[in-house]
Amino acid sequence: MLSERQRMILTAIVDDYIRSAEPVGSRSISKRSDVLFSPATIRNEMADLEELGLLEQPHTSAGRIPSIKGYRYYVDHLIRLGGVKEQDARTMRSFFAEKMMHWEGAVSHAATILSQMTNYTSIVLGPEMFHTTLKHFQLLPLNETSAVAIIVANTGHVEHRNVSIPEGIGMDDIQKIVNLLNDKLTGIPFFRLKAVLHSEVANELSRYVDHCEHIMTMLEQSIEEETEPKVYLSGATNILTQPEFKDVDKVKGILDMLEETPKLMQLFHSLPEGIQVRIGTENALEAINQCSLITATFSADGQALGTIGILGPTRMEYGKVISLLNYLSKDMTQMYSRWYK
Amino acid sequence: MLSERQRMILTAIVDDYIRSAEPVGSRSISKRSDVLFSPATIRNEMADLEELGLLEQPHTSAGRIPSIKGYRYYVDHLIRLGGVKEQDARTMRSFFAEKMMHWEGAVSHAATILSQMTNYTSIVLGPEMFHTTLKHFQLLPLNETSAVAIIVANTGHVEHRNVSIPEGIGMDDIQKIVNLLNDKLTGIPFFRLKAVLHSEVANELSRYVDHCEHIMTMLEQSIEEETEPKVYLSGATNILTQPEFKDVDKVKGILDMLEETPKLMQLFHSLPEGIQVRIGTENALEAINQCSLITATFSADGQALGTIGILGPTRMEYGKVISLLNYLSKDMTQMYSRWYK
DNA sequence: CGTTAGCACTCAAATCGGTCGAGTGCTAAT
DNA sequence: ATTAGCACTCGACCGATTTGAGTGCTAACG
Repeated sequence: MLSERQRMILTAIVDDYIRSAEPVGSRSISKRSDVLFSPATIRNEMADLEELGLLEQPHTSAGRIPSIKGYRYYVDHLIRLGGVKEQDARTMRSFFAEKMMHWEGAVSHAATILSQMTNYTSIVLGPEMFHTTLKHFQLLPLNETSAVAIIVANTGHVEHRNVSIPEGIGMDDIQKIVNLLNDKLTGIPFFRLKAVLHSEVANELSRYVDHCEHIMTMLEQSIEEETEPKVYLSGATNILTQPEFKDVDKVKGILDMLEETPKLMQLFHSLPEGIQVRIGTENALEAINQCSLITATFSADGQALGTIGILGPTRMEYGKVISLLNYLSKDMTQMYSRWYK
Repeated sequence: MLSERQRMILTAIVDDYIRSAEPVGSRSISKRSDVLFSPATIRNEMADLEELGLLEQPHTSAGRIPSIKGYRYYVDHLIRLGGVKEQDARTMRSFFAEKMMHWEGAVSHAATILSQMTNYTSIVLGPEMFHTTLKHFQLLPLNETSAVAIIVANTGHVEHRNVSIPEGIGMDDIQKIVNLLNDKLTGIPFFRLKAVLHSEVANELSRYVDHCEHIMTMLEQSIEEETEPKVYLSGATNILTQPEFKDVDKVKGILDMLEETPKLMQLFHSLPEGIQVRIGTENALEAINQCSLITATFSADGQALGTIGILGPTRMEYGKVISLLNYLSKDMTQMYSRWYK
């Protein structure tokens, strides 16, 4: 257990380092108006904090910087969440006012304003269709051999993909099939579509037309892989403004990782609900072992929809970012909940 | 007009510099097996070439590097286009075999393989709907006040957007409207849709239902801004591997520019057909004044569809990239032409 | 006994002078 | 016209020195 003074000194060091990106010395802390001890006293405490693993020294004659463990303690016990800046709050409010209608765009726009407000990189995992249901299914023939399958969700989200039409299927058959599917599948959650397709539709279908198994394959193609959420990225280059990343080689790995959508998906998929803070090596991916990732989930009526996240250096403005994500995720939850009804 | 020897020396310097990224001296050129002159002779020629503005000297005691003008001369007169490497050709062939069906994905995948083959950044401006025609229009009500408009092009390309339904319009009205629109608008090129909507549909519409002007507004909303092509980007971080961009500040501007889709659109929109090479300051955007951009358009039956491009340092492997873009753009044109019929 | 002043010590970063060598331009010989 | 020779230039590199911020330890102080 840390003493009150140790906590205060640790806080001061983390705050200072977050601001300046330079090792913090005992002198500069003792000069703060809220600190009444001499540099020597601070030094003693700093030595203790280092022994506890909360601080580190880049080299003997430098000041201290927080260790991963130090940041962790700071985030868990010391942080005081200042509210959201009035200007940021206004930005977000106008965002919701404006984007109520076009929400496909809303998610990517959320990423944009997040990165602008924080000057870090923002990553948003789009509204999953996982818990949404099918509203309408359509199959539009383009020519004799191929067609576009269009899938509309109850949320207004639309997906489409090209499929090839099995031989021996006529236009009238297709209409029958589409009608049958809309009849049987409307209202079914996406993640159950494939199962229901087999259990309910297959039998019925065989009565109408031949080539049943080919059609089934086509229909499966139409709906599979559509449940994948999308990843939106913004401000990827903000990392370049951070002094600890002025070396190109360090940055390369991070930016490469950000270009790989599947990696990001994987990273975000294993996250629990609520606000999560992953500091440095706490992250699963080695590429961002020098970064911190803060994430918040949003949902509608208790159903998880997606995740918004901020990626920055370990020396991140934790307080500000956590407040912001908290605010935005709650508002997004509210917005989507309203849409659901 | 340059002498044969000057042309040979310029070629040698550009080739060497492209390979090594270091100023080329007279000695290293004279050592090449295909050069039979002494360093002193080469030096004299180099001085002349510098006077003509084709070469530059970073400082007095360094070798020469090509100037913008030098690269330009090289690209216009000296370059010899080696064919495409067998491995690259195979990559592209398998790409076409595999991606014939899903071509929404095809364009982004083309960007990916381009950046992988070249180790530069690839930018692809997706198949424009500008010259494509409407295949089918659909309006799916979500609730009483909003609906999803779905637009299918003859290419199989699908766009959708949310619209709000004017008051006093019932389900049956909507069906009538959709039928009318499909009747009148099918086969019309996208860029004429709005005009035809006013000239052909407006009158007819007023006979069916009231609130005609509100509906017109809604329909306009449904189809406008859908003609925008999409930008696909791949290998943005490849620029970081270039020695001339090991300084973060230089790279920041470029990567920032790449994140701004509208800027890229604008950049690509003003490009003429065929293969274009823009070297350094020849580029309109200041952010890429240290880069070269090579672009090639692809089309179908003479109608421009999109542009594929490679962005790299001015010290780019022009020969290789031009061959590659030429090959790929022709194949894409072929592929899309086959699709058209 | 906790706190603090004083001091010797450490070490990265900046500064400086010197050397090295790749490359040039010019001149004179071939 | 070509080339060998040579003096010259200038960035890159190297090592030595200085500087200064910051520490740890000890002894003095209230």
